[in-house]
Amino acid sequence: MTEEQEVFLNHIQKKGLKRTTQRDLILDVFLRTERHLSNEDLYRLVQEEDPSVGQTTVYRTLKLLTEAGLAREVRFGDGRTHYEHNYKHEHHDHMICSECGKIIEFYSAELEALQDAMAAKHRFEISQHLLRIIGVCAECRRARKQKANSDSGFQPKIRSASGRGLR
Amino acid sequence: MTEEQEVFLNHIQKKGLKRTTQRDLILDVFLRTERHLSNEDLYRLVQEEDPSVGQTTVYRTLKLLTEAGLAREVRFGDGRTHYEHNYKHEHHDHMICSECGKIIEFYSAELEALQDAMAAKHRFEISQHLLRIIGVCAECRRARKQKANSDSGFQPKIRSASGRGLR
DNA sequence: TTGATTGCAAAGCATTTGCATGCTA
DNA sequence: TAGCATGCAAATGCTTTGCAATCAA
Repeated sequence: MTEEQEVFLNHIQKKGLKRTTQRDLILDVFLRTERHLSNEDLYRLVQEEDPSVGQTTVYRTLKLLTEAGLAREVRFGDGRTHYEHNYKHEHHDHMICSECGKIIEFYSAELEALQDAMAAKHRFEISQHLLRIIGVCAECRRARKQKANSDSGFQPKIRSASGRGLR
Repeated sequence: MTEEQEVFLNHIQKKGLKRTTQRDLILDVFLRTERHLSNEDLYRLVQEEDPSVGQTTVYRTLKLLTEAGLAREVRFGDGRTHYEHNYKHEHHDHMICSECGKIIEFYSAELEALQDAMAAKHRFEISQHLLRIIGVCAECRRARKQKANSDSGFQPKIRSASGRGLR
């Protein structure tokens, strides 16, 4: 039993809820996947191991994992909620490439300190914060230079499939 | 004709679009309202002056205003898009009180500089960024202390009416 | 046994789109 | 007059909820 599983069980029991095979499986798949997952991403992965699990259960379980402190909700502005590991993972922020959708995680202690300072100035008690930088990553800038023609408009691709873009 | 109206007309003409009474009215109401507005907020205000204007038109016009650089989209995580003035308004970030929903605007040149530095480090070209700090404002902290009892759970109230909370 | 859990279908919401009608340029 | 704009209704897409059947404690 991993530490994370214990945290989860603890949370479950504290709330008078029950342990189920679905929840175990969803947690397991989530923990094994070291990247940002949308609800549907996780749902698909879970389906591969047990096609009988419903999407609603994944929604509900991700909510539980978040409450338990194992997952963290991240919104990249594409209209859906993403989740990432949160247990014993250092806090970090994101840079999102609007051309290829790549997500760069970064951390800056100075940034954190400054935010704390700004909050203190307003006597504001921080419970969480979100910093999201949108732009163009190194690779896409290079590719762009190589082309140096093509007048294609701004076409964000965070949602690679349907391409509804940033919201 | 205000400067903003000129900017808008300019944008409209550049795109080969047409000036309409609806667009004029929507821009006018938007400019007169110095606070964050959701689409529906603006729609309601516009309705007061001309009930025949449709919500779709407000959606479409806000998009135009954003393109023209007059408005800026802001997402507070409550599931809907808010807009604020952007023309000749200095960039700023937001602290959101999860108890009363108050929004504090702040600006820190150091913070901006640090973000630029982080981006440069990753050879990332910033097109926009979003910093949102969630927590409890000074007033609510005071109120909380005075109570010092009540074990009410975390109940964000950004959306004052339905109380669906942060998303 | 009892109340929580599950999966499905239906409902909710914010936002977008199709389309016939109405208006600018 | 041509084509953009409008408003309505319908469609989208993500997420939540109602509910009957199922399952854990």
